[in-house]
Amino acid sequence: MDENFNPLKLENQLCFPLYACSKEVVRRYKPYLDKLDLTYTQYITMMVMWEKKTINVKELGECLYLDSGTLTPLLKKLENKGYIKRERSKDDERNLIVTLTKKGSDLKDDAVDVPKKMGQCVNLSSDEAKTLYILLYKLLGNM
Amino acid sequence: MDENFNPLKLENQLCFPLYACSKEVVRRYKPYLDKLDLTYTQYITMMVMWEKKTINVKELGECLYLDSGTLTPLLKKLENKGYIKRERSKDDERNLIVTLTKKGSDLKDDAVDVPKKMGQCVNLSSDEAKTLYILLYKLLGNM
DNA sequence: CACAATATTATTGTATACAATTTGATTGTT
DNA sequence: AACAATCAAATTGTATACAATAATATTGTG
Repeated sequence: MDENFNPLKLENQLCFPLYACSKEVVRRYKPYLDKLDLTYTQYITMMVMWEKKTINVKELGECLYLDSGTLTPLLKKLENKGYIKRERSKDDERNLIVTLTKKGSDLKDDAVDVPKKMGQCVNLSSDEAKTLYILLYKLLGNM
Repeated sequence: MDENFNPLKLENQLCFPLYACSKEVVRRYKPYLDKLDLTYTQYITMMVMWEKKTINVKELGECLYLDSGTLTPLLKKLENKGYIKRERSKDDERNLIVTLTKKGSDLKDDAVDVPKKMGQCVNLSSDEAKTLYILLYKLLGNM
């Protein structure tokens, strides 16, 4: 290791570009998501709903790496917008079941162009994007 | 492209592992930073301060990709802990100059092991970490 | 069955983030 | 000098995040 290597210099951290990139990417989504009246977190939540149709809060939290402290208020907002329904499971009243509504399902048609538009401003080659994707999931997997 | 490729599936996004990874890494820092009574954002702010000793809020924001809405309250907290001093520039009173204090400088000795400890739980090979680093900065650069 | 242990969601408290606006200082132009 | 334009930081408002705790329901065990 270089004698002069400073482990506490910002530019020598891996965490920092990760943190900064994540924020910048989310910020780039904003103009597109504003049109759908969704925040980024609401958007990824809707992605799970479009795929699963029905899911409980615990499983949703596992998909999104979020806990009930974040999800409870967020799901109430999505319910107010009419995109989902929240109701207790009759089998086990501890579980809150989230269900996609017709309006929520319809929203998918408006969202379908968002990933392509975002892809255009990312500006990585397809190989680079793939490598990045794999490394991020690897990192995520062993944390 | 695969006929069945679903652009709105969470696992087909590059943004999501970025977002999730960033959060998980920050969460991993918590036990180490708790001992220093720093949050992650305060920690990276201190990294800039250890390097620069003196900087104004605008430049600090450029280093950290943060604006005054985030930095103003954060810097007040760091000042309350005694790690920095905040004072208006005499040359141009619009500028607020942040200066590292003795106590803030001493904190660096306690923080010096944090990057190594974090590196151990990242579990990527040195090549992988380097590739990830380069790709993240490339992405950050063209956003 | 009683009741401790566990599980799930909600709530509370603290700390970001960031867009939009405001406040106050400085600069540029007439 | 007057004053519009610009700049830097602070403030306001909204939405996360997440640890810690509380509230409620269910399960496991004697």
